[in-house]
Amino acid sequence: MESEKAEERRSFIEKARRSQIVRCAIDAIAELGYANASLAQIARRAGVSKGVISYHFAGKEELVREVVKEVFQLGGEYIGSRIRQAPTPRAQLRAYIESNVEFMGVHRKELLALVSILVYARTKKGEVLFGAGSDEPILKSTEQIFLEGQKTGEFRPFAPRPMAIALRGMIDAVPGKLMFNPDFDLAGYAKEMAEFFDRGTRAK
Amino acid sequence: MESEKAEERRSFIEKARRSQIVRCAIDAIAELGYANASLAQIARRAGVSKGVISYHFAGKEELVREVVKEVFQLGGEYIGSRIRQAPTPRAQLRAYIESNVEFMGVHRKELLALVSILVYARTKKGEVLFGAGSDEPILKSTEQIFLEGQKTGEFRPFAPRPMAIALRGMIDAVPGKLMFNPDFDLAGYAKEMAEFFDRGTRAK
Amino acid sequence: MESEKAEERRSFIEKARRSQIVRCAIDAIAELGYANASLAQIARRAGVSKGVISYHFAGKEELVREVVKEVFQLGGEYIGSRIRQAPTPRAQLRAYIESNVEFMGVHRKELLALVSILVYARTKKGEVLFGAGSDEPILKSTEQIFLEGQKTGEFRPFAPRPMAIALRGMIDAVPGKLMFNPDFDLAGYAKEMAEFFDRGTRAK
Amino acid sequence: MESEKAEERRSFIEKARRSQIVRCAIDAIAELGYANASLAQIARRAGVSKGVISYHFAGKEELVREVVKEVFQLGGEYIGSRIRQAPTPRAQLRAYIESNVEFMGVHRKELLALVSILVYARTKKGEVLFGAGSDEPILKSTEQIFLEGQKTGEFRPFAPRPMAIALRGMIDAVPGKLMFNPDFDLAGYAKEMAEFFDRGTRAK
DNA sequence: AATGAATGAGAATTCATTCAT
DNA sequence: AATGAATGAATTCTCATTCAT
Repeated sequence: MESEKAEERRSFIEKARRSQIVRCAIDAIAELGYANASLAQIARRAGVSKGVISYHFAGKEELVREVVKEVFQLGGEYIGSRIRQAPTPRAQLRAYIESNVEFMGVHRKELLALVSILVYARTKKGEVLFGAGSDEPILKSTEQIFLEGQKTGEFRPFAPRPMAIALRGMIDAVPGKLMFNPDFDLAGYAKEMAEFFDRGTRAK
Repeated sequence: MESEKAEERRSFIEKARRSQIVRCAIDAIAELGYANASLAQIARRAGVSKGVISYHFAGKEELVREVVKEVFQLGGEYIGSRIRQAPTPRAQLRAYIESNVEFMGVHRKELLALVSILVYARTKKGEVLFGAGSDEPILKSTEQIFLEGQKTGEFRPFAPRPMAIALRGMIDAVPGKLMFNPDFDLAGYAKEMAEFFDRGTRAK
Repeated sequence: MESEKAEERRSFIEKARRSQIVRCAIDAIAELGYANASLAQIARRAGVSKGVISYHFAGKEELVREVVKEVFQLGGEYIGSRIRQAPTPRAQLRAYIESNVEFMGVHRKELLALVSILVYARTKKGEVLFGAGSDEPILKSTEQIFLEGQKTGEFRPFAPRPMAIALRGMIDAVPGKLMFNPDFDLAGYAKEMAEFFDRGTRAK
Repeated sequence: MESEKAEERRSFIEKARRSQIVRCAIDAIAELGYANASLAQIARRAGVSKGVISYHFAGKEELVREVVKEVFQLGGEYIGSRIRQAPTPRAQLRAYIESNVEFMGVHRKELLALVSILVYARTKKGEVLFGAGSDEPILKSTEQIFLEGQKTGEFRPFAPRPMAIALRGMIDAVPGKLMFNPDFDLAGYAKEMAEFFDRGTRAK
């Protein structure tokens, strides 16, 4: 991962180019799948030559990391703000589920690209690019909600980590469904899940 | 997809080779990811020349389809038998969850390979190889359990499809966790989930 | 080229197999072109395994040579008998042209295969398989006709070799035409050519 | 076939490389035959890596089409200018024959390559690359000469198409002869043919 | 800051041939 | 006499990357 400094050193133009390329990478990966999203494809979409990408990114790996970073950030902001508005852990859980699913509806492409990268991307040597820790911050923050709810007595006693994993899995099922069925009823899914989790976790 | 006849026509030796290659393909895909699992890698693992794979499979696509078929079959048998032993829908739900997670513990490699293929594999033209319908049969069968349980009154009224999708997502979260943390507490996860789903779906 | 002895030593069954394979090779080459006529294709058409071809022929090269030999022989007999029936060189020339074109109508496949091989076939090192001498016997025999006609005074004086080459080229133009236009008017072509050569070569 | 625009868009360097590669392809095909003229061989002759060819041409097919285009153009200019200088159809016929044979003497390699491609080249599916229409323009233009000569009364009445085909066949016989006998007497052949066609086609 | 050109490694696939059975 | 299995070399093509301009 590149340092903060590296990021600040960049000129405005350079930032714009990087950002443009990242967006085009997202488009390409979402549409063609990670494997077929060659630098040539990404460059074509950006209307620049392949060399430009190499110029702005140390390699494909850095570009992909940037994509992941961007999507995580986007999601983090969207969902985080919604959670902060919720008064109680129980309400936060509901907000988390609803905003997550909403976000996936709004940023379908980004999510498709993300999933494709997370499951697939590897270094040339075959090592996973985004492993263990990728969703750790996310899991941690939902665990936190669970723990607080258990402290307040809103939630029944249960192991927070498995529940966090399950919640994540339940949400990550959405992009795949959206991909093959663009009319997938997101609102309905969110509503059912919120209700379901409420029943599955509440104290009484 | 190849016909039943094609399968029966095969000699013993051919079946053995195909099966061996499929196993090595699973190894390679699980370890290196679908993208890096080239025919050369698979052949190396099988201790044969690349040509052997071409001799026994029409192309990489056929091989990959065979892998998917095999893993689905394996899982279907394992889990199916466990469900059939359960007397009531509620017990079936628990059996489904527990056997699924167990299966993933036993066949880690197979599951990793499967997920990598399902999310990633595309034709040369970019079309997904295993799309919409891949998990449809699975979803259908869990929906069936839900419907019956609602008829008997064991389950509360809820939309079966979203619940089936959520259940699937919750289970599919496991291979990823296992990959980076081989000590992931499968039994604990299964127990929590069974309890969780029971609470989230039961009538009272 | 294999010796006469080698041919006689063969059993009846072996001769039949060889002949069958040669016929299937002709089919395959005519239909798919020399390049796409792999041993696998030829074996498939013959309903035998690839190994059989290797068993009966020392290599692809020998098979191809056999094809050429067979077609030349077939043509030689057909055309030779027609020429022998003609009383004068002038009539022989006409018989040669007409029977040649006729033969091509009857044995389209064989001719297509032959042309494909003659122009295309090479050893692995890139040396032509059928070079200089391939049509030498044919040219020689037409030259002979020209010479005799000039002796009898039927033909005007002209260099026999260029005329023989031209005649051959004129005839060899037919398979290509037939290939893309199966309704090509062979009889009309033969008639015009006979008349044309008569005028172009006769004494007066 | 690529558009005029595509051609004009190319930079000077690119045109030079393409042209160089085309020339090396001609060399390779003429020398090794179409089948053995792999991209590797062509690249080796050009002193560049295989990738360069892929960079400049969409595929082997485009390269081969370019070769054919180039040779046809070369020949068309050479021969066309000679025909245009001839005053009467009879003189045009003579000019056509002589310039054609001359051209073949000067561009032996090109012609050998062309013939090899025309007879042999197929798509991967086995369809001929240059079929029916390849020599149609050529045939049409000679037919035109015949028709005009018949109108002026210089030529006797005969079917123009068979005569055009014969003429073509007679000329196409040359490269094969040249290949195995570099000393083949081109001028003699041209002279005999001109005389022969004159006699065979003239009115009286 | 960007481009076009080139590279070289590696991908899947095809094929003639060999060989034990 | 025939087969099925296997090989290994060769083929076309793709792609991330490098580099001079």
